Amino acid sequence: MDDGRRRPVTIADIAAATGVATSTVSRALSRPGRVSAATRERIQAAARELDYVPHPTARALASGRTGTVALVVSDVTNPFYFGMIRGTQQQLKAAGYAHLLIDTEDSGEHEIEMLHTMRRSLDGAILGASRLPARSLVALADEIPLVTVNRNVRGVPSVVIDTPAGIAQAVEHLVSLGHRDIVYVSGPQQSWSNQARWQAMKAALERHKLGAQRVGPFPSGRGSGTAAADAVLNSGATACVAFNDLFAIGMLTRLRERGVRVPADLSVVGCDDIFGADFSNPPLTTLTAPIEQAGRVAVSLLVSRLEHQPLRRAVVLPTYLTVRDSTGPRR
Amino acid sequence: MDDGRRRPVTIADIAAATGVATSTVSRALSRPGRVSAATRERIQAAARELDYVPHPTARALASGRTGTVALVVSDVTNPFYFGMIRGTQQQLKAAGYAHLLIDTEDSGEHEIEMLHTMRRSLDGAILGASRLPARSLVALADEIPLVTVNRNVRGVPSVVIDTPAGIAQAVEHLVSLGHRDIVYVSGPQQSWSNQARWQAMKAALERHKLGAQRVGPFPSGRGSGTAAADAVLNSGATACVAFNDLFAIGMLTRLRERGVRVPADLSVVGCDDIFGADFSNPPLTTLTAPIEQAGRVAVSLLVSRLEHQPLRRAVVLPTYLTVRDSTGPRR
DNA sequence: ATGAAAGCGCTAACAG
DNA sequence: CTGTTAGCGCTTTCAT
Repeated sequence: MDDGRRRPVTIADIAAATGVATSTVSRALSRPGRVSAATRERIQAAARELDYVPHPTARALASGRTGTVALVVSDVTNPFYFGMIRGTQQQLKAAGYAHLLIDTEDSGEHEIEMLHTMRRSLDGAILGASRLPARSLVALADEIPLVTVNRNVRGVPSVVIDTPAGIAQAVEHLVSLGHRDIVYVSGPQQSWSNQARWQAMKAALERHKLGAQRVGPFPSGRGSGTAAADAVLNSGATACVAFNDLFAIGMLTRLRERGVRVPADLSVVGCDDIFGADFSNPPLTTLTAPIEQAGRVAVSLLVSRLEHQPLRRAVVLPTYLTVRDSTGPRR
Repeated sequence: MDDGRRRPVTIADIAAATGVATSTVSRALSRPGRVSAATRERIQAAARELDYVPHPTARALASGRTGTVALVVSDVTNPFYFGMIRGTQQQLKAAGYAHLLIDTEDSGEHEIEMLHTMRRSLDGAILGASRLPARSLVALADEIPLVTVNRNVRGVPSVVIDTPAGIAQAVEHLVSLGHRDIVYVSGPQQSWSNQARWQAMKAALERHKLGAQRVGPFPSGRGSGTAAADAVLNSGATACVAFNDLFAIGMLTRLRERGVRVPADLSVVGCDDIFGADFSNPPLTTLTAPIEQAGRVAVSLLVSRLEHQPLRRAVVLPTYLTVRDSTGPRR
C-alpha cells in the first residue's frame, strides 16, 4: 500500500479533503470543543483516513508549548536516581509529556548552562538534586518552570523527603539498642541532603545528651565505603549512620574484608533504601525514602503549574526506618 | 541589568545589530565555514553580546533535524536498563544530542504507536529490547533511523551482547565443578534474549552429552525468584542458570528462606551482572554483560548513520563469566 | 561571500 | 462556528 516515501500529510491535506480551513482542522484536532460536532466528525475521519500524525515541532513552534519536561540529575550512574527516573517517567507519560533526561555530571555550571540552552525546548524541568546556589536557582526559575526535589528554596516549588525525621528515628533505634558512640558518615559537602542529615543527627544525639561526631566527607559512590569503614572503625564508634545506602553497602563489603561482624561489632544504618539494600549482606537497616513517589509528586506539581494557576507550594514526604539485619544490640 | 521579561533575542536582532542579513547570521552560527572570517567574528561577538540562545524548535522545524534521540525500554523499572541508560546518556551528550526516555510498558503496541507518533520529533531511536516482530521492526526502521540492542533483524543496525557464548562458559564452569543436572530458569517467552539463552544452554549441555531441562517461563521481575527457586529445587538439579540476575537474586532470597545453602546445596548463575550482583548474599556468579558499552556503541552507530553514510552493521559484544560465590562444587 | 525570499507545519488572534 | 491572515525563529535555495 504505502510506499512510506510520500510527503507526510499535514493539516492542509485534511483541510483540502474536507473543504474547510486549516485553522478549523487545527481546532478540530486540538480543541474538539470549539468546533461543531458535524465538521469535527468529518475532520477526524479524514485525519484517520489519511493516517495523519501531528508534527510536534511545528506545534511547539507555533504554540510555545513543547510537551517535554526534563528530569535533571547530577549523575545518572547513582542508583538513588533510578527511583526518581521511574517515578517521573510514569507520571509524565500519564500526563502526556515526553521525558528528557539530563545529566549534569555533578556540576552546577553544566546544570545552569544546559537548562539555559534548552529552555526553549522544554515546558519545564525537575531538578533531582540541584547543585546550584539559591540565587542561581531563583534566577533559573524565572526562565523556565522548575520543581526541585530535596532542595528547598523560597519561591521554587519543591518536594522534599523528610529524611531528618527519619534520622531521628534511626538514632532512637540505635540508642535503644544500647549504642552511645554513634558516628555520622558524611557525604559530599555541597550536598544539601548531606547537610540536612548531619544537622538532624546532631540534634537527635543532643536530645540524648550524646556527642555527635562525624567522619568524612567522602565523595559520592560506593567506592567511598572502604575509606568510610576504616574511618568509622578508627573512631571507636559502635554504630554509624551513613549519608546514603551506597556508602553503607560499600562499608559492608569493606567490613567483611576486615573481618568485622555486622551488626555484632558494628551497626550500620543507611539512607534511602535504594535497589539492593534489601538483599545486601547483611540486609541493610535504612531510611526508606519514597523516591519514586517524590518523582511523581514533583511531576504533578509541575504539570498543574503548567496547566493551571501558579500554585507554588512545597510538599514534604515522610521517611520511615526500615530495620533489617545490619543493626543490633551493642555488644 | 536584564529583567528577564524582554522578548528573547533572535537572529533578526543580531542581523540588525551587525547590519547583515538573517541568513548570514544563520550561517555564521551554524556553519561558520561558509562565512568570511571578518563577518563571522562580528556576528559571533554580537551573539555573545546579546546573550543569544538558538531556538531549538525553530531550528528543528526549518531543518528537519531535532537533535534528539530516544532510548526505548520496555520497563524503566528493570535494573538491566540502568546501564543502558547510563551508556546512551553519556554518548549522546558527547555527540550533542538530547536524550529522550521512552517506556513502552512491555507492549509492542505501545512501542510502535509511540515511536510512530514521535517520529517527527526524533532524529532516531535506540530500541533497548524491542518486543516487535521482525516485520514491524523493519517497517518502523523505514520511518525513523533505528538501532536495536540485543535484537538482530536483517537490515536494522544492531548491537548484540553475546550472552550465548557466555552461557557456554557458564555451563563449562558448572560441569567442571561436577554438576550434571543443570537447569535453565526461563524468562518471558516473547523475550528474544530468553530464547537465545535457552538455545545456547541446550547446545552447550548437548556438547557434554547432558540433557537440557528448563523450568518456567516466569514473568520479568525479582518476584519470580520465589517460584523459580521452588521449581528448581523440585527439579532435583544441583545447579541452574537463570535468565537474568533479577531472577537469580530473587532465588537467592527464597533459597535462604527455605534453608537451602548456596552454593553447597545448589549453585546458581545469573546473567547480566546488574548493579547489586556483586554484593548480594552470596555474591552472584554471573555473565558480565557490557551493557553500558552496548548503549554507547548503539549511539555511535546511530549517530554515525545520522551524520555520515548509511553504514548499517551489526556489532557483537563479548560477555564473560564472573565467578563469585554462588557457584561451587557439586556436593 | 552575502542577501532576498520562500517556506517548515501549525496555532492564534481577529473578523465575520 | 468558521475562515483569513499572520506569524513562531530558523534554514535554505536561488540569485547576485
